[in-house]
Amino acid sequence: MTGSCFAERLEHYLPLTEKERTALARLEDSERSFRRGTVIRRENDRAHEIFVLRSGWMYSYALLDDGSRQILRLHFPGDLVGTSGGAFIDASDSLAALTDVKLCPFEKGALRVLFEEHPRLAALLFVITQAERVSLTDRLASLGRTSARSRVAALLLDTIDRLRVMKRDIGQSFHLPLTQEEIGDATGLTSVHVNRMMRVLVEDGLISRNNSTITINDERRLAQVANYINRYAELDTSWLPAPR
Amino acid sequence: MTGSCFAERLEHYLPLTEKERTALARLEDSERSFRRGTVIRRENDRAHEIFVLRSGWMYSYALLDDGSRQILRLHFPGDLVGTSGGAFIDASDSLAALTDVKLCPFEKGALRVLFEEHPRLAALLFVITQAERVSLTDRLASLGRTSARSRVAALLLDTIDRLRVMKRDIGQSFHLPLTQEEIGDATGLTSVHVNRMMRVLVEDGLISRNNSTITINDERRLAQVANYINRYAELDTSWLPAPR
DNA sequence: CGTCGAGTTGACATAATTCAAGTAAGGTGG
DNA sequence: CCACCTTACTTGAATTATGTCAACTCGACG
Repeated sequence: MTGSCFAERLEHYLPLTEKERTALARLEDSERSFRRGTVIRRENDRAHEIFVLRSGWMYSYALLDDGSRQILRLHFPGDLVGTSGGAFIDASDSLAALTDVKLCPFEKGALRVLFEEHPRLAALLFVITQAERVSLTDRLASLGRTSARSRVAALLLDTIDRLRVMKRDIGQSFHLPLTQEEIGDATGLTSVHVNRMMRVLVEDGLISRNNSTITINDERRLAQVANYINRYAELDTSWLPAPR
Repeated sequence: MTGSCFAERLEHYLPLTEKERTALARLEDSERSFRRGTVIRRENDRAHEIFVLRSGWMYSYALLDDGSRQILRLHFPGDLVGTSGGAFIDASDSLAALTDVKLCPFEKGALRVLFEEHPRLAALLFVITQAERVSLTDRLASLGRTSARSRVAALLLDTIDRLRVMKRDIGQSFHLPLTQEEIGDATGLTSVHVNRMMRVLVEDGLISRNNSTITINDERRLAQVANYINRYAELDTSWLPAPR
């Protein structure tokens, strides 16, 4: 067992070789812990590091001139976080911890080794990045063209499906450590309206709530309401190079 | 001269070796032309091909159950189009030609060669994909948290800056071959409201219009209105492997 | 010359926001 | 362990940005 969280994530898509596992494990040589609420990196900070999220939830966000905030993406264990550092010198977004988290930072230069010595891993990384890109386009359609109720529903479904990648057996319930304000910042709504939409979803029998635990009662119908498609279930890895 | 459009695009970020140029040229071995308005690929079609856009403008879009459309991204000459095919067996979005276009389709398997034999190109591809991802998050913030006027302004700025990557010298004017309905589908607005917002931008002296030619009169102030940041000017390629 | 698609404008409808007030829950210090 | 304070959640009423519907203009094209 390598103990690499990112390798574990990748193995859900593709069995890895021992060498590949070792290479990935190196990305997680150092681990740091942060408390709930900590801002790990701010927009325009130097972005020399990328992170593997080992445990806990994070989110990346942008602050606008008028003070409003857009949550760009939630991050779950096994995710690579702060990847925009791969493209820019300075961070394009901010990173914060939603719960207590454990993070493994690595210099972006470490990616060089992956591309040079492990073309298959590099290609898999590319595949995953594309899947993330598609997930963002799904949210774009959600914010641009669907109702408040749909957007909230889509957030819930997206969350549970992403959790399922690492934990297949979570069933229909999960703990959602987001305030309604944060849900609003993710969906482009106000906290007040999120509150009302959650209520509506409950009244429609689509979900139940218990403190911050969400249960999805009718996943098919909720997906219909949300115009939601699960993109995480399967990736096309057929074109990848052979392991080296 | 290789004649590779994609290579030309990449050279704006990094000088390439002769071998790299040759490898990229292979992606453009075959060229096909499509008329304005043609749907090149539909969501859920088999996505075995990726395209290099050689000339003309395209867009990718999603259709929702209620018949509304979200334009996910505009594509310009030098762009790789349909890249989600790299991650999924079936297309996650549809592709259409906004003007007459010339496209070079290649099998996604062709990427394998890039990852195996040209790690630097593969890494550069990764960098560009990350930049696209960030561009999408910018739009997410735009749709989620800014006014209709801002969103339209952001579309115009994003367009001109992306055109500038390939043609530095276009100045402040460009031809925008989008109907107001299409602008609306890109910004999450109705064509009627786009019309009004364009008018407001003109009245504010920020832009001028002449048929479908847009002139940006006060780019700095427009960027402020739009909450817009140009992400295309520079990428961090410092960490890339050496050319092989 | 007539038709069609795009742009324009006005009147009205509505989804979501804002403001405000109050409740519930959890954390902390005395 | 209680009293207090803070933070999140809830709900109602008023406001506003954007959407809807409809009519009209204009230019392109056949």
